[in-house]
Amino acid sequence: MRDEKSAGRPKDPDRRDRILRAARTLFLRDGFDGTSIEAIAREASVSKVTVYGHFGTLSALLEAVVEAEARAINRALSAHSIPDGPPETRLTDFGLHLMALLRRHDAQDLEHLVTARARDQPNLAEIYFRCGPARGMEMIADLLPPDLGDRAPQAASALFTLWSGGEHHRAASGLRAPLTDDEMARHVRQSVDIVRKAFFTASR
Amino acid sequence: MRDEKSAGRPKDPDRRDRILRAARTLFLRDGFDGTSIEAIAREASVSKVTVYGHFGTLSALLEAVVEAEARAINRALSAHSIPDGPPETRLTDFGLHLMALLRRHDAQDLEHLVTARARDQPNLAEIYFRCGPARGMEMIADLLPPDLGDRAPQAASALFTLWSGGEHHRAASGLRAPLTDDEMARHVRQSVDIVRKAFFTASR
DNA sequence: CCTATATTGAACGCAGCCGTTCAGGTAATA
DNA sequence: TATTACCTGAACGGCTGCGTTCAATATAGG
Repeated sequence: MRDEKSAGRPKDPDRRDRILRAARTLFLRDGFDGTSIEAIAREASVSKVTVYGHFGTLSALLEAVVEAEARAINRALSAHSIPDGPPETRLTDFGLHLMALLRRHDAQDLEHLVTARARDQPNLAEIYFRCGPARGMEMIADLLPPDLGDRAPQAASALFTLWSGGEHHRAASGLRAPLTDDEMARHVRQSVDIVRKAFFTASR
Repeated sequence: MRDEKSAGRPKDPDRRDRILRAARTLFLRDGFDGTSIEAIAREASVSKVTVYGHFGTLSALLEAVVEAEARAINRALSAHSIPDGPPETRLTDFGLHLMALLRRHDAQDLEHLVTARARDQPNLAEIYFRCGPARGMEMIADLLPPDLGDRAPQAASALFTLWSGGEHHRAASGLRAPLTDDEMARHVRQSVDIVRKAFFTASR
């Protein structure tokens, strides 16, 4: 079922790749509405008909882009092993890695793309959320002290919100300059500290 | 200077109002790129030339809409007087009022409009941020215990982030159904509790 | 070699919005 | 009343993207 070879010339995977990359570039630069299939075809050095052949819809292209990006981030996230130690240390380590990763992948702008399309493309929002924030909170929950019980999801949600909220407000305020590595590290640490004081029993 | 009456027929303020309301409706429903001046003119039952006469640009219209909305929210926020009591009670009261207000004004969607345009219209982002999040954090800071010192801004930022983060993630995940009043109240209270445990010295 | 499919470049008609112009009617001020 | 500016409806040329079609060429498997 999986690799049914139909007769005739197969679709060129390299072209497919170029189209995806072009779509990613243009979506991030010009937004969904600002991006046309014709522009993507130009950017990918491919004919318009080919784009229609591989995807068929701008929405389908966006979906493919978001899914690919979510997979890539998750892969990188799983590859990173966290050294042993107390929860606050491990959480900080994870947070630093997560924030750096999200920045490298323009996660902020990807999220804007998704939220902008959430009304017309709810499945897209679902893909993003499942592989994005939801997955992140799961991984946080795994690093929390085991004695939190049913308060673990709440703590994970709070920490994730604090971590990502800073960048979010910066973007909303039009400040495009990213945080320094130092500022980011401090922010990650402070957020962990808030959650520690609010939720951890032993080290209060 | 302010009310210089130039001769001739003055611009009809009612028409201006209809245009603004139509713009707000369409911007929220279809986004910035999905909204055209012609559509706004239709929706406002006004000729296209009149829209150009009153505003001239789609960006100017968006700016006017956002500014009007920010003013309206701030007016309502100032009108609400908070009963005396301990900081956690006053913060909760303020939070409940704030969240209800933001929902009623579709603040979530307005913010999406702003962030989407932040790159091309940085002044818009500034208007929004100054009258929006920044103003909110100031008001929070005023309700915090006075002994926080230089940690007050940090606490205010954390609380604001926690409050608005929940709705934000719901929107990002495509869940359009709003929180129940009860769920919202619990969320506001829990966020206050986190900040209290993390920052307040006396009641720790 | 044969066949089925991909790919290309070009063109198609259609639709929407842009920003402006014009003539003709309207309403406020001096 | 005369003046001045507003408002309307319609039209303008131009642009861009849509989604499809066509003939010509290229490239895989059988």
